[in-house]
Amino acid sequence: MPQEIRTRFAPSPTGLLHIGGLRTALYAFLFARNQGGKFILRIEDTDQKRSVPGALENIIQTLADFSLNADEGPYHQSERLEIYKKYAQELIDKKVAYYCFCTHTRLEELHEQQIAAKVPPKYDKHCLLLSQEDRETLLKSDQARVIRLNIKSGEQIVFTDEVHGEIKFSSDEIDDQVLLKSDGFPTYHLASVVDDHLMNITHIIRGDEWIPSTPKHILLYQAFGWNIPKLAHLPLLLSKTRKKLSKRDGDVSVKEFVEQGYLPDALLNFVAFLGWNPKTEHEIFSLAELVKQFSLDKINKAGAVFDLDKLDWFNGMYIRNLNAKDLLEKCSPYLKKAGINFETLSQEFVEKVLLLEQSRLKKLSEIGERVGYFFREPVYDPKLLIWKNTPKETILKNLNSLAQFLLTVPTENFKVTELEPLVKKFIEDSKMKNGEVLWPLRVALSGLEASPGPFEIMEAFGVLKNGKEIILKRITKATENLF
RNA sequence: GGCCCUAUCGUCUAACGGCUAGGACGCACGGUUCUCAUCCGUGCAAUCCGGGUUCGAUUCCCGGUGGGGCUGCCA
Repeated sequence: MPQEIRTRFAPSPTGLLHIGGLRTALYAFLFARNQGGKFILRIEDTDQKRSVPGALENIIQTLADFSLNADEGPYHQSERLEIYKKYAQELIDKKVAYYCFCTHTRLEELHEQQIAAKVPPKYDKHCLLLSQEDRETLLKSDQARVIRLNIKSGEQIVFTDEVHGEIKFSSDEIDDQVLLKSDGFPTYHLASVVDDHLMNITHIIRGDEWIPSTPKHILLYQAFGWNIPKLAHLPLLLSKTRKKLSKRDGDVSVKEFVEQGYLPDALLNFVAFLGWNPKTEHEIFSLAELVKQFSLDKINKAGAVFDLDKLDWFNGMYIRNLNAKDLLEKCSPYLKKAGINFETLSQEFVEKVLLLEQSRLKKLSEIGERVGYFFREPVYDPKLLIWKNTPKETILKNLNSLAQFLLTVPTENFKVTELEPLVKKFIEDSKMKNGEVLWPLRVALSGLEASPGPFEIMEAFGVLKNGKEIILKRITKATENLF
């Protein structure tokens, strides 16, 4: 039986899940699903100082909102301290790790000296060279201690990355990494290696920023005598300034994007294409389709700039694909936020209104300001009511005769398909021009320079009992504002 | 500074070593039209530089340069 593919997403709860983390999670999820394997969630909460309240909940909630549910976990490293201690002890016993009692002060001084001497900062193995006696004494004292990995010099460490190919390091460059901190917590390096092994992770999928510490991990696997999982380092997500995407670049937390009205499916689709693509000219993919298409060998090597314009395009596409019911559901919070009391109105009306603006939305959060005129009387800018250089008098006359005409049309006929031919015929028969009537009519209805067409607006209002009344009232009000 | 990763339009990217280097976003223009959006069409726009291998290099190799990451008892 072939080995089951197992991937993991291993965030640390130091803040809201950000967009780069989402992409890493997505790739790990896609690969596991594509291979019929398992996707595991592991919380790397080994740094008590940086742990942020609510971050854990946010990570779990966000993954759920994006349908990236884990098959196993979440495991919490903070609950596995005894395990790491045991393995750290094993390394001590095997003499590949050693106790270090150096104080922060000593370490800082050493660091400064090395910088001043222009040599790469590295621990000087001071405590490795302690006499047996001294070590025993210190061990029995209450002096703080850490466990460090003893890295031998002069060795080549080579590993094969699934996206970058072969990567080589010299052990001379590698510091004697702390594995177990003085507070008894493991560092990332120990904890992730131990857990990836214990949890039978077959593929480690993580960001490129981990490449430099991978040789340390390789050394640990070798020291334990464990198999090394396959490694896939993903190209970084970059800001417009080509730096690693971080909080400094504005909105990077997934939560903020969702709150702005980006749809999870759109965000996922967009982010999937940052560093990977299916080699077809198709760009709109559902999560299920991404699962089907995904493979590690299609991952790119170079970092990808996070481009909001393209995200907006994806989001617009997804918004346009929403049906009326979903559109209403997704827009509801934003309508409420805009103080629009839509719940007392007929659902048919509200849906029609939303459908009218659907093709104009890039983000759901824009909906409030877009549809406001349907729920509040417009305020007119007299100049806006004028079509090109048409005299005010003509506009007034046209609007008045149009109002008279609309009076004769039954509300049931307030449908674009019926109203438009009717009105256009009337305009023609009355020897008026389309623009001289329809432009001011549209402005009368919306109060806006740009809006859906007048027939569409009238159809929406036509759903209301007093819809025709509202229409006529607005036309009248507009004519009063002409002078 | 040291180490590592990396390099195709402004951005995301495609191109068994072989056609005028393709698509998408954005931008510009045009069509549909009463405006805007949608939709459709057109256009602008790229192989970082220098060597080498080869009949032929965006592709392979070397060097440079640019960009990025790491260099914590952070992850």
